[in-house]
Order: sequence, then C-alpha cells, then structure tokens
Amino acid sequence: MKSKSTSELKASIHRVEEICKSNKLGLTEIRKQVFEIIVKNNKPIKAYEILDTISNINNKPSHPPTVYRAIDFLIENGFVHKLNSINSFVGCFHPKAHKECYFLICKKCNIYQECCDDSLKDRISKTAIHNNFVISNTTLEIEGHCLDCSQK
Amino acid sequence: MKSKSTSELKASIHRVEEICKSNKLGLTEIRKQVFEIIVKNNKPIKAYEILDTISNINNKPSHPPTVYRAIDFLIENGFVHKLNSINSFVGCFHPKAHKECYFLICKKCNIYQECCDDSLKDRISKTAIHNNFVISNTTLEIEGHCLDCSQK
DNA sequence: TAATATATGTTATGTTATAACATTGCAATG
DNA sequence: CATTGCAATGTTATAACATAACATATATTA
Repeated sequence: MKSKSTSELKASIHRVEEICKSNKLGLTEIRKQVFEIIVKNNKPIKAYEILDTISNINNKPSHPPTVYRAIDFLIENGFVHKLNSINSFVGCFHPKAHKECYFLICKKCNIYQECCDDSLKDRISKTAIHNNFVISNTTLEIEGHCLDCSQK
Repeated sequence: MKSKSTSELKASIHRVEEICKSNKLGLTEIRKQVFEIIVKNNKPIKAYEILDTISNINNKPSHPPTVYRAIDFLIENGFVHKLNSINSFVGCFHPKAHKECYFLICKKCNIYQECCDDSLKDRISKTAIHNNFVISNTTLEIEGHCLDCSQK
C-alpha cells in the first residue's frame, strides 16, 4: 500500500477546515493539532502516541482527556475513524462522503486503506435486512498483508 | 433476537468437549468453566465479569491472566470470538464450520447473533482481492437494533 | 456586561490486558 | 522410579486504554 503524499495530506486538512467553517463546527487549535497528527502519521496511531506528540509540539504535558475529547469531536464529525481491532485511530480521506468506512490493515507495514465500496455496503445492508436488524454502525476491519508486504 | 435454549447450550458445550477430545486439545477445568460462563451468558461478556463469576464459583479469587489465558485458548481453537467493538466475548455456536465469524449486536438488549453467510464472505474476499490484499482475519461487527427492540 | 454555552485544564480513577517469574502436575525417557 | 521436560496455572505487578468529576477559561449572545 502507498502512504499519502504531502499534497493529499494538505488537501485533507484543508477539506476539514472548510467543512468546519461551513458547518460552524469549532475546529479549535487542539482539535486541529490532533487531526493533523493523525493524518500525517499515515498509519493507525494510538491515543497515547497522539498525547506524547502533542506534549512535544507544545512543550508542555497534555492529559488523556484532552486527546480523547478531540478524538471524539473528530469521530463525531466523520474526520477520523477508530479501528477497534487495534485500538488506534486513522484519518478519513473522504469525510461526509459516507457514514460507514471499512478498512484493510496491513499487519506488517501497518499502513491502512479505506475500502468503502458500495457492493460491500449493499451486502452488509442485505445481511442486516435479512435478519430484521436495523444498523446503527458497522465495524469492518480486515487485517492481513498488503501486496508489497506479501511479496517480501 | 432469541437467546439460546438450554439444550442448545448443552449441545454447544458437548461439541467443544468432543472436538477437544478428538484433537487432543487440553480442555482443562478452567478452560471449560470459562467456556461455559461465556456461552451460558447469552450476551457478550467482559473478561472481568468472567473473572468475578469464576471467583464466585470456586470461592476463591482468580486473577486476570487466568481468565485471559483461557480466553486465548478458546479463541485460538475457534470456540469463542472477541467482539472488538465492545471488548467482550461470545461463544461460537458452530466452531470449525468456518474461520471467520460476523456479528449483529443489539445495542438495547445486548443479544448478539452470528451472521456468517457466504455471500458476505465472498464480497469481503472480493474486496480484498481487488485491493491485492491477503486476509488473515476479519472483524465485522454490525451494531444496531434487533427486531424486538426496534419495535418497542 | 452578565448570563450562557462550549471548550479546556487537572486530578484521580476506572477498565482492559499483559509481562514476568514461580509453582504445580503430569507424561515421557532413561 | 528418579529426572527431566513441558504444558498449565498461580501470583504479583504493571502496562495500556479510557473516562468521571469538577475547576477554569474562552467565546457567544441577550
């Protein structure tokens, strides 16, 4: 898998700023910092890694609630997703385009990839309907090896 | 969703015993206790709930590693699954029939249901192939409301 | 500017999970 | 039948992940 280019990162950050502006969402300094740390990381990042990074950037210790609150804000608004299988967070590269997001996560290089194709979404919907089940949210995390890593 | 009947539970426990016997897997007392606690619970159960239950049953305190080791054994052999989205464990009612298992989890009544249909599995496989990705394991957890609970 | 809401700081603690090493029990081998 | 090896368990401690509760600050708006 390929990590994101600098321009993709910039675009991603800019998109979030625009969405917040037009929706009157308070993208505060901390929230912005946390978002940038997450997306720039390329790989899923853990809350306490974000905490350390923030503390370093600002030259003063931050505390867990600060980070978790920012993460909550970012998740609520679809800018970030949590990968439950590895207790880590990733940026969303097409926020607002969809509610649910599915992931491929390489166990070797740790790079992840969103894989939100509609046919998969449909299939999941159908499964739910078939079971008379009303979905509120879906966790789909596929772990394994990406092309590069499985060739090594 | 419906919870399992007593006979289903018994059958499930018996099946695990048979599988362990024929595969020479050491189904020790603790492992058996943990499995029974999990399947009898009907709902996803947390490790520390299992710990409390075990401690009560045996009238002496057990420790986390005891429970986690038993869980590891049960997961490795496909008798139990972990629901990553809620840090809880559930029994598998058709162990060895498949490697991957997908779940519907009702947020209201907490009852869960396995939903491992092949078309869903196929769809996930295709998504992986399409991304040149080799799956080692999949987490699919669909949270929402079951029929009963959404009618209330 | 006072009142209100929103966000952040701070301390403490709750929850989930594992490392590390000691001990036990049992089976295989000499 | 000792002894060695191994799998499982006991025990202590701590790591890793997350939130409660309350104080303070900052922004908004009446």
